[in-house]
Amino acid sequence: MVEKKSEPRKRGRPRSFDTNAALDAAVGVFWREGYDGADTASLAAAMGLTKPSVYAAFGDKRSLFMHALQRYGATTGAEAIQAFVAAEDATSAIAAFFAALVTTQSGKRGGQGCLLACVAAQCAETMPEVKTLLADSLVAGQAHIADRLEQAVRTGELPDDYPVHRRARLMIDLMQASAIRARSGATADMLASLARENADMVLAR
Amino acid sequence: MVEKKSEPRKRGRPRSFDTNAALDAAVGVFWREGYDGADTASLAAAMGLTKPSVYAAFGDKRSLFMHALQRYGATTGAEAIQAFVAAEDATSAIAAFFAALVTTQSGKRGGQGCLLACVAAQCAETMPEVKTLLADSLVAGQAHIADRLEQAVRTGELPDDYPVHRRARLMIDLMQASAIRARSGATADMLASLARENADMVLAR
DNA sequence: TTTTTTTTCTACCATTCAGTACATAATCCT
DNA sequence: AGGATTATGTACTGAATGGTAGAAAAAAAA
Repeated sequence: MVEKKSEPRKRGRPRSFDTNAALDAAVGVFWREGYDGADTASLAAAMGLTKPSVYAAFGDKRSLFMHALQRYGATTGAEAIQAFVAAEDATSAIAAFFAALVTTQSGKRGGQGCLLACVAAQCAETMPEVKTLLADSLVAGQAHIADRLEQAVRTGELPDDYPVHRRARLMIDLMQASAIRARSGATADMLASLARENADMVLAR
Repeated sequence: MVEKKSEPRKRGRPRSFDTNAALDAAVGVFWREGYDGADTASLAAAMGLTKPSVYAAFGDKRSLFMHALQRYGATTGAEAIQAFVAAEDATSAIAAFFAALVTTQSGKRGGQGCLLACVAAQCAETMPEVKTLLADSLVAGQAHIADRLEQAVRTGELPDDYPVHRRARLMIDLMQASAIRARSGATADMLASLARENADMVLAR
């Protein structure tokens, strides 16, 4: 019998903060300042914690960064794909996918662009865990999209004149490119315009 | 009358190093380690100089980084577009463009990916000069490609069934995405495969 | 040759930063 | 209540880092 998931009511003094809320704050700092650019004092302050609390809860800076990347991947980083799979038909799903990117990348939710494309990509060169996390994220995202597209082809929503995995890759790649354009200072309006063009591009495929 | 370009044989002790060679070395370090990750001691060592020489020649770290970005943009970063405009016909130009990316992004020439897409993009958030340089690079690259495509449409090499600037943007965007995939660990073989698919994608547009 | 100008090198400094020791507080267990 | 356990806050440390002072060297100018 597997252990019950019921909260085991831990022993000592309880945490005075919400782990995910703290991570969200850390995400914001890393997203704007990058890994090396974010100092632990600023991180702790943004998280509403003291440094020893941060170290006790998340380990060292590198470990905190990994936690933040995973948190981002489960929240903001997943929004576009969630919008994609939640849509009624394939056409509006593709439009919703790119429309969601405008929200997440325009800078109102943290830094401009994408934490994975613009920050993790940089650290990937020197931090192997980040490199694999980034690679896995790309593969997973593409797979999610491909699954939905496959279904759309089966139901006749989309023509099967083009390999599903290529269309999925195009969507992921346009997402990365959009992130870099956002990071280069593209305004929300410009991103929205790109989003419409991108949806056209993918549909016309 | 404008000043002659002839070497004016400066006054004091002459430089004992080649400025561009030193910058190339700095590019390599920044490309791998990022801006904050690269310390000035390592930079100077890689450049074959002492720190005071670096500061005398290029200013502070931030200024050196800007010089390195410009050097990269004029050399490695321009290779794909050079291959594109140098090709005979439009079809092979597009193929050559993506093929060149495999060489520049696979990691044998510095870090994996692209210094602009993977490193400058990160710093853009906190360094306005980098943000504008990045934006300008994207615009300039897209303009170069669009010019050549325009010509190809006029000569009938390419159909005019799709706006030239959109096709050019697609190429630039696929370049950025390729850089991120390279940074995530894609091997040269994988990049080459992507390059072929990308050329197909752009041509079939 | 002497002076002036610029580069180069050794050594150094002030600051910042990642990480921690230690004392204290809050909760559970018996 | 009392001991065990975990969290929190203050203050600190050793190391690394960006940047520089100042002397010596190499060239042109006088």
